[in-house]
Amino acid sequence: MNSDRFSLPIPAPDVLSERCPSRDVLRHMTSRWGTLVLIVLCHGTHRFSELKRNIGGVSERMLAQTLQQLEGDGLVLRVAHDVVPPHVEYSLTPLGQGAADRLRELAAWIEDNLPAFLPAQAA
Amino acid sequence: MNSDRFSLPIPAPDVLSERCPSRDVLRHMTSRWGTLVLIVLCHGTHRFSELKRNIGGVSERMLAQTLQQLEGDGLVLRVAHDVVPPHVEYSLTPLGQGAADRLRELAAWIEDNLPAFLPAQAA
DNA sequence: ATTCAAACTTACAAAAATGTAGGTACTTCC
DNA sequence: GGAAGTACCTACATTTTTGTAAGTTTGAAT
Repeated sequence: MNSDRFSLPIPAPDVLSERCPSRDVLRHMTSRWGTLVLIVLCHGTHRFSELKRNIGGVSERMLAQTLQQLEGDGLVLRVAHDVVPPHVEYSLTPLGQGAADRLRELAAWIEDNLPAFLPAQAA
Repeated sequence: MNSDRFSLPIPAPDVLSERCPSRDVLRHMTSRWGTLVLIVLCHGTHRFSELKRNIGGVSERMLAQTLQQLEGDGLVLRVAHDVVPPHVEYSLTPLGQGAADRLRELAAWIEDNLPAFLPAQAA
């Protein structure tokens, strides 16, 4: 019902409005490395070093930072086994799975249509 | 057949590999304002000032720059009527339509699932 | 004559993202 | 003993992105 004596009306989520929290979620999911991490994790659980190998060009610093952000958003689950050398596994939460599915579709579409982009890339 | 005497093998498009051009396309489409511009243009042709009004928080500078980038990628079509004051219309190319559809789905998914993110946002 | 509007552009400044290099802890292998 | 592997963190420098404010052009409205 969203309106007792004390509550203000909550506007519907809308990425087009500046202050909507959905904007932040969108930015995290579409961040340079965030998108790629989520796509890789679609294929199942991975360790830090595996992610680094799979995602061409990512630095350790950026990978660690991105993973923390995604974990903070509840998209990625981090499980550390307390052994030496360290062994940490990253996977998608159910929420992350939903996010990653959409991103995978986007990436797949780009890959499928890449020829259509190439003429433009030339310029 | 992709291999006469002079051609090098062209690897399949893959956003995970550093040098694949699909990476650049992905970055443009998922740029801060690029995503939002494409989403708005889903609803049809718009003028510069309309886009600015519809996309909360965008500056003229960023909007102009983003539109040029999307036009350069062949996603957006710019039509200028030579009158004064200027009248310019932006719309999606067929390619842009495909791109925008995927982004709209992503945005819609985020908006629909925003409640699931809010606990995480608190921290 | 002044103001206004459109769709930009430009210069400059500030903020954010990213990269590089190095360090840590501990264990196992050579 | 020394090297390698794991999953990071930290300081620092550089690059990229973004914002702000101002200027441009031309005709029409006041």
